[in-house]
Amino acid sequence: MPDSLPHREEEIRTLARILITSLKGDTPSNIMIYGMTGTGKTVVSKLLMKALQDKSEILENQYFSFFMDIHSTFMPTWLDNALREAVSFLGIEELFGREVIRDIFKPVKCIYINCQQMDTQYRVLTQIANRLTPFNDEDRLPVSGLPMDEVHSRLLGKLDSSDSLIIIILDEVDRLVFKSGDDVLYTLTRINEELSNSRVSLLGISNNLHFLEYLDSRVKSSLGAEELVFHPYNANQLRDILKQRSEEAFYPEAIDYDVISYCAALAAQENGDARKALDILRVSAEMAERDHSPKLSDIYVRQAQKKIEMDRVNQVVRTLPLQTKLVLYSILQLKLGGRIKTTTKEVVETYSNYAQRLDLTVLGRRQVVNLMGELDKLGLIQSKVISFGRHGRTTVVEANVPSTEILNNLHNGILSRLKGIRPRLIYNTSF
DNA sequence: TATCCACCGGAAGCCTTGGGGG
DNA sequence: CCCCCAAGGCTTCCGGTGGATA
Ligand SMILES: Nc1ncnc2c1ncn2[C@@H]1O[C@H](COP(=O)(O)OP(=O)(O)O)[C@@H](O)[C@H]1O
Repeated sequence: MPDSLPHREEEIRTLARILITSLKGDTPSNIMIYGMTGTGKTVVSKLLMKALQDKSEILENQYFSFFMDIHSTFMPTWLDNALREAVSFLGIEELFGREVIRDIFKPVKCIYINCQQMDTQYRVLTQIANRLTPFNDEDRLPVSGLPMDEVHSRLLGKLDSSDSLIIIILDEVDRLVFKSGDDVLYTLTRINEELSNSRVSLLGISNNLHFLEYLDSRVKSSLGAEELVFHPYNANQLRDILKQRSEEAFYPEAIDYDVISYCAALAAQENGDARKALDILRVSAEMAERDHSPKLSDIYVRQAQKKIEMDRVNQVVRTLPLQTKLVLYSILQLKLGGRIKTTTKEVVETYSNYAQRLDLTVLGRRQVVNLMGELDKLGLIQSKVISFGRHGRTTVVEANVPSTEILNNLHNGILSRLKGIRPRLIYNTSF
């Protein structure tokens, strides 16, 4: 976690003002944060949670009446100042009257859930429960097996017995909803009604700005009580971030200002993604070092950008489920055979052919289309529906990755048996 | 301008997998 | 040991549709 987060001061201030009330026993409103990847949603949220927990721990041990008396040991001063600013903005310097302290104050606990991995109701709820349970405790919830009502009541027990204010971060919550529906969110937004000792407050993070519109209206108003958008960084902001981070981490003297600016400019084009910017800089530095190059030049930066993208694609391809691999394989073979663009029908036929040769179950048209949808989401192919008027409609597909290289990658394992088998090109429609 | 092709893609339901509890 | 249940992978069913053509 970086020491500071340039160009997120405003967002941090806003969040601090909402969340700081947790220190005087209130339950902060639920919050939704939106923004593209790499706009700092996760770091900012995690950092604030850490700060709150830190303050809360001190408060828990010492029961100060005034916020200004709480001095944390490790917290960076800028962050401490942000919290203090929020406190004075809200005029809540005096946290508690002496007598009521023990009645009102609840320790703040934060739970971070990445919904990309925890993408079912069962997993999310058990994960929350288990974060409140010691690792070797015997009543941790199992990864599967229990009926949901059992999970639900055990979760309630865990929450209530922790006797605290629990802030749950649901990162990539849009993925969870698109995959498993909003039932979990419904449960979580209403869970306070079933608790007597504890309170739950939610912080959702979404890439999709219109995420709330997919929700049940009751969930919508609760989860979206406070909304905040993290806008993409521009090139100048990215440059500041890179500068700040490279001073912390890399080899300061070897990186000159032009290279940083260049990385920033490239990443600015990619939706202002700070992660991308940092990756490009880091990888190009590694490449230059490997070459014993005294200077980190633009050439390395461009190479790094290519390498990062290629690594990502190869990684994704390698971890694809078998049938999905075979569908991609078919599309790439068609491309190699001259079909830059092809159609669903042709893909399905080629695929079936290959699947038969491999003695795999041959999936039907519908499922192949689903798998093509997956490939599209992953950015490996591009598909779009076009109409031939009287002659019906179809989806035209185009591979988005270099065929030879990716085919090579796919030629591991079972698919290697398909080496050298060309697809048959039957249709001669042109687009 | 109404038709109608040939496929799209949502919804629901089926079957299987795998762990838990009684 | 048997039955319960969530989830994943897949099929079945079917209403929907953009636009060239009659
Ligand atoms: N303002 C910033 N200053 C320094 N580093 C940042 C800043 N914003 C993002 N980063 C870094 O960029 C990367 C991606 O940020 P992250 O919070 O994961 O983005 P998001 O959650 O929006 O996709 C992280 O490594 C983070 O440390």
